Amino acid sequence: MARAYDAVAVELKWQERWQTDGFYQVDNDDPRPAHYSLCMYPYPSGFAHQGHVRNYTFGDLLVRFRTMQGYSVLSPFGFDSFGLPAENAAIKTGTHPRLFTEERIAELKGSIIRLGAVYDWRREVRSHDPEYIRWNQAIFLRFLEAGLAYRARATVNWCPGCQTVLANEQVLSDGRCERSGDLVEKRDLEQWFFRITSYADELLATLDPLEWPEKVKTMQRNWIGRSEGAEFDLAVQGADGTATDVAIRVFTTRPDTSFGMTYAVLAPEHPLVEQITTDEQRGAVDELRHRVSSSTEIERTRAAEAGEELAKRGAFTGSYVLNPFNDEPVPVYVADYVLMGYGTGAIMAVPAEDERDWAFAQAYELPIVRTVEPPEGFEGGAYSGDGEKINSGFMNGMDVPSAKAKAIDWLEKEGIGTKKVNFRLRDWLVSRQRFWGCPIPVVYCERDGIVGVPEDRLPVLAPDDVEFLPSGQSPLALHEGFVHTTCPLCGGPARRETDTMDTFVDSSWYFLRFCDPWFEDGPVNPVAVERWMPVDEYIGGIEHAILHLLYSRFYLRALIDTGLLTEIEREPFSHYFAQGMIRMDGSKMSKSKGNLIAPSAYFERVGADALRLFHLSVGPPEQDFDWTDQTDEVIDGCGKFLDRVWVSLLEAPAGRRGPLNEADTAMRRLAHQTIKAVTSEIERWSFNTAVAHCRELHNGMLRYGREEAGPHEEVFGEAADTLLLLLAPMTPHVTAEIWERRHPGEPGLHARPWPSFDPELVKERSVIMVVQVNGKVRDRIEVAPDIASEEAERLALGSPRVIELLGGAAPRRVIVRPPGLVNVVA
RNA sequence: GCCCGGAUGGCGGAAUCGGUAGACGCGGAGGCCUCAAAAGCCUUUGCCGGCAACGGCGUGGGGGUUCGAGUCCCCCUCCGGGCACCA
Repeated sequence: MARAYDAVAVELKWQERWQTDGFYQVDNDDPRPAHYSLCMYPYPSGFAHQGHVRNYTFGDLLVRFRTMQGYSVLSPFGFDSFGLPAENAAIKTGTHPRLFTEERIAELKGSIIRLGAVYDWRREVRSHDPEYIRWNQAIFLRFLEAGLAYRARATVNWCPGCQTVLANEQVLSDGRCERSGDLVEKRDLEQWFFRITSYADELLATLDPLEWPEKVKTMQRNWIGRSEGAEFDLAVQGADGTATDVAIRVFTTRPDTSFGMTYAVLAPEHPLVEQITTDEQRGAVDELRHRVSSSTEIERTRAAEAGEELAKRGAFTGSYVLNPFNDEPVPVYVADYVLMGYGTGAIMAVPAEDERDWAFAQAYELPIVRTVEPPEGFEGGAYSGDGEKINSGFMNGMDVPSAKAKAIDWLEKEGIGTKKVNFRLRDWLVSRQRFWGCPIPVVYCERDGIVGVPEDRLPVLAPDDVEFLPSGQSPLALHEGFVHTTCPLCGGPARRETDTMDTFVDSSWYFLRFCDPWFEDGPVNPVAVERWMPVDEYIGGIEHAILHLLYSRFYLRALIDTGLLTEIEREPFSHYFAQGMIRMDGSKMSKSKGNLIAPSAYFERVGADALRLFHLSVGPPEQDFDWTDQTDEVIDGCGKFLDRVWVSLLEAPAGRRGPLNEADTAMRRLAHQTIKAVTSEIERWSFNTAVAHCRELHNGMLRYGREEAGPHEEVFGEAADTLLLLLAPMTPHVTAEIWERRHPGEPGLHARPWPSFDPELVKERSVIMVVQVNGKVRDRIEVAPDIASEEAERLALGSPRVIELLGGAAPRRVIVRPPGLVNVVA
């Protein structure tokens, strides 16, 4: 593309200058008011792709905007540098994950600098740095001490061929290992957990006031999944028909429907399955349990469609339990749709009021008893809404909420059960059987059991002399020198923990380390954290809307409660912005899909400014964007716009002086209206319309320049400077260059304060009033902005078009909304 | 399956509150410049009818509320994201 200026040279010049003058480095004692702007630190996947460009363009815009507004803006950068891809690459190529990762960090960092995004690089944090590992481990030990970290058995994906645990991602849709092709099994292993569930109530209750997208808050609420209900016992029926000592504890959110229980279901993993299954049924039950052991949770909760498929997903145990509400025996089934990890792993099934139970009952020909009268004309199966209770003994005639309360009362009075709040949220499984992660700093001693490595011996680092076998097994467990150690307490022989931490652990507190990455007395400096936190603007992909944000919210609270931080605001991110994804051919752009569009070619072709402008203007930042054949032309168009700005501002004729004419005032009005619009649009993240307003201002300037009288020197200058200031955070290089040429020897563009507008000047002198007849636009009348209702109505009824359409009849009604609209109802 | 979004001209999108649908841009058409082209500049561009004035239709589909609905309510279709070991 032929350009009006050398974009590459201009951009490199300014990038060099921003790096050397340290303008965007901030100290913790900076006197300006503090502002913390943060993009989620990325996993280093190599040269940037358009998703990165989009993210850092938004972030950089805000950093520069807030700086111009007078804040000292903390704008740090780091890398989420542990993770599976580096380990896979190591197995494939034999390169150590550190080398692989650091090469990719250098590549990504290069792309980001080339984009013109500015950061305080002195504060760079990388998860795999020994210093970060040290403090990561220190926090783990603190959690262990506080009882927030614990060990328990958990089910994992196990590949018998590779002899290792697999990530869900490594299990193909047919249930086989992506590496060996072996059928993946479920195995129970001892794992480390963080007790996030003890914060479930707080994490839910404090969501409301956050300035986050409503949909993200909803997702978090659903994820935590608080539900109120009851837990109670179902006694297993003995051979003589009476209750035995064995009871199945069930959780239900609908205790009011208990009279409609026609069967009960155990999760296949439930410990009582073995005991209550009769010999005749054992074959079928075992077969089901085997099948379930190789299916995922998503498969298990899928498909309420009755019929053949569903019929294979359950099995009768041969036993019966007694419904305590009516003492009726009901059969006990095992079925995959009941999960051991939720509630008690057992349910009472009420097909009339639960969809999954309904489908199951259909497939197994189990009876269905309604306990809520569905509304008239209801034709579906299960009815879960409110209504009058029927077939429900002492609850008959009540509505659902009162019946619920009554049922719980009754259970408690009878001593069979209790009111119970359940969460869908499970504790956070943090251990990974992998090499490229932060080692869990624990040893196992025969005498002293689980012993944390003392803080002064941290970090526990993985050895470098390891071999990556194509089995996928973590080399840590095979490294004799690493595994065998001594107990810090008794000095006797001990075995090291060879599991590493989930990378979500690393990313749950990096934003706190950024506040003072030099701090040596602990993971986080409470004073620096008090200064900068909470993050004022957090920007990142919607794919992190649940886990990362939830874990970070938990972490900050846990750090405060374990004394590592002072009693500060417990929410880490007061404002979170979820940027949309870039899609190609209908799916998310990602390295694994091989549909990445590298920005480097665009840096050469049109420059970083044009690419930034494209990402800002193409659509709402929160919305997904489809990269198509047309996209290149749009990006070129952004380059052409910058060319026109360059030419029109640097090659403008001198202009006239003296008094202002009408066109001059109109030009000034447009400039000030644009300041007003763009400022509020940046504040509310409407970058695409902010760009459109800048373009309108420029179009207005070109029109103004063609006026017969010619442009006024000062008026044109004011408009030109306004345009540069408004574009400064968006396209920083070219605007800085034009500014320097227009204002040689003066302070640079980005050091200037953000422009303000004259509130008197932005007021329009007249507006177009729309006159409707029966809601259709029939006339437009120019009126004063402060026109009175009576006057507006008089003008509208006087309109020849309105008179014609009314045909002499009096209007039935006139709706007046001055100054914009009058609607005459005929 | 469950949870969360989205759908507006040929295309990306605009329309803080229920009040002119289509800002801004891409593409198209016509013109200027040029020996010619590229680039650049100017005009025009929702669809249908009409010389025009103007009229009709129009925000995925169906229904509703309202003087008035892209916007609010109900139902449906299609597309995308997340689902706990990818990050």
